[in-house]
Amino acid sequence: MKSASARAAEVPNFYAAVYRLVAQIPPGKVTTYGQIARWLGHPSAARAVGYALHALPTGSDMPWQRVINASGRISSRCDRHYEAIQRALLEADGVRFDAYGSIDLQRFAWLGPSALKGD
DNA sequence: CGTATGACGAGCC
DNA sequence: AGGCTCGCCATAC
Repeated sequence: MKSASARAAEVPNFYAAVYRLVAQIPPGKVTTYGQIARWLGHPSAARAVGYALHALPTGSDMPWQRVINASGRISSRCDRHYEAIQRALLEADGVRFDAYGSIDLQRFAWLGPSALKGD
């Protein structure tokens, strides 16, 4: 079985960085594509981050579900099917959605990797 | 090596 | 408030 980090080593450098970061997101917390891009040193590479997750295979051990857009909404694929799955996974993690189907980023946003917190 | 794409983001109408 | 357009960057072809 390949771990998330092992899989990350099989993809391009940037993707690997994205996956490595995503893999560190704890349950019950979420982050945005743009935020990940910032942590990676590319504040405007949000699209690339989304593209990286887009390349993830179905059934991977990567907690891709914890990555949402800056609006606190699920972007996922355009498929409503995957959107429902992602939402279910997040709710299972303890993340709550409001009546509009949005997540309160002020409350559930991940503080970021410990390596960047001065650990 | 140039063009097209994409699970984004911020700005504008 | 909600929808549309442009810009951003890194891959894929």
